[in-house]
Amino acid sequence: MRLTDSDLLRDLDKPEFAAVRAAFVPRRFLKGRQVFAPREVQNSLFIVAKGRARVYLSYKDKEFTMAILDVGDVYTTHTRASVEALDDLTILTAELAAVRRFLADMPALTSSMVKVLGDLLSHAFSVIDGLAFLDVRKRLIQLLLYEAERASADAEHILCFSHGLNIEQLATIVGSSRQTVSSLLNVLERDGIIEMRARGVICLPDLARLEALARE
Amino acid sequence: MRLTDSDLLRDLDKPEFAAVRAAFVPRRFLKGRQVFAPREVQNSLFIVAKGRARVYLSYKDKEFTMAILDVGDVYTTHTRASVEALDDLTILTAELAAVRRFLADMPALTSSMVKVLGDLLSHAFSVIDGLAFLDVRKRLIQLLLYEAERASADAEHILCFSHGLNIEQLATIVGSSRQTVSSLLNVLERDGIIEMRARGVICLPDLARLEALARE
DNA sequence: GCACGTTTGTCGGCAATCTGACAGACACGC
DNA sequence: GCGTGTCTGTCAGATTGCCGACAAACGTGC
Repeated sequence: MRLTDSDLLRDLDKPEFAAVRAAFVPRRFLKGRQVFAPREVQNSLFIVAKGRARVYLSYKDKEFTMAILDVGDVYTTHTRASVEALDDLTILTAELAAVRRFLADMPALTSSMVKVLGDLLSHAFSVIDGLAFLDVRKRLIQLLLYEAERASADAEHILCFSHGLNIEQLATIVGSSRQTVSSLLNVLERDGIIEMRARGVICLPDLARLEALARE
Repeated sequence: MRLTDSDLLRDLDKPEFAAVRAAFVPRRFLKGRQVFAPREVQNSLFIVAKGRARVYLSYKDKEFTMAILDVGDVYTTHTRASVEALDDLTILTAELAAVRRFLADMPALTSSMVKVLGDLLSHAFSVIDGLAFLDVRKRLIQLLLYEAERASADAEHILCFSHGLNIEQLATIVGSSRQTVSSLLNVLERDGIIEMRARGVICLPDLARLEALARE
């Protein structure tokens, strides 16, 4: 899930970013470990360098996944979200106060930061839009279409993507229950629109129909 | 609805902000007029100087209110949200590109900007949290408690606030239908927890009970 | 004061979804 | 290959909330 098209990870390798690069500390986490708790005291910025992370809100025994972060994605702590490592994870993290000190001298960094925050806000708007207006089925279809953009074609030219998540985790992204998402996926499969080729792998044999469903 | 505790409006009156202050153009709108359309081509920042504005998402014939902006609130266009004037409205608006040119020389402005964007993101998280986890009743109660913080006490020391909205508009904030919100408000009134004293005016004779309901 | 438009309260039917439960399928470690 | 734990599919009943409809109440302009 690429939340921002700004490439802070690559920017940090540029010579003019060398000073602020030193403020970013690599940290590693094993799959499944919590990376940040809600309301971390220290307001930090982090970039995914390797692996994937899940940003989620929790309430009682329920969770809602805000985002799955891929390599290059940037996020901030000091929100009410938790972050966990979906795979073995490496992040570069810096305290926001430290980064702020460089903003005055590095317009490119400032531009990047404002862009990143803007993109995060834009993503949050998308999430709200889906929750407010779309039913679960439509939200699921939207998620599938989003993933289709980064899917690769198999030997038979069918788009497939490996999300590596179980149904319950997909349900937390869509904002629904496991049973509902399971049921909806199976309807889509029986209709020939998707194919659940293996656990964590979905193929899209009929992308056009999926797109048509999204437009209804 | 104060989304940010940073006071950009007052900052702009300081001598060190004089240069960027010139980039902000006052614009006036009559009550009910559209201020910005979704995906405005020009990415702008605006501050409410007088009156109130509503930021909302729309889809088919439905609307979801992201925020009601009061004096001092800052927002950005180039999102998928529309903005309309709830009252006769004056805003100060500047193109983001113009503001960006001052960021390098004005660390205080950068700080303000990053803070504002951070606060907007935080507010968006709150909205998502409510939609994902809370039922309509709980969301309504949360809204009432939020408004209670800026309510004033009447002659009998009861907290009252004038939201100036009709039930349908309240429903767009809560993310529900007019009928459901109307019904819920009337239950709360019959239980003695709120009092709908006049159209657009709600009093809270039993704030403690309202708070207890929010915690259930 | 009256007419009219808007707002509000209420109802009943329907759809969407949740939830707990259970059995079958699958993956992994020994 | 077997045992075990996890995942998945499916079911039925309960819950939540939407939606269209209609009547009453209210506010505004003449």
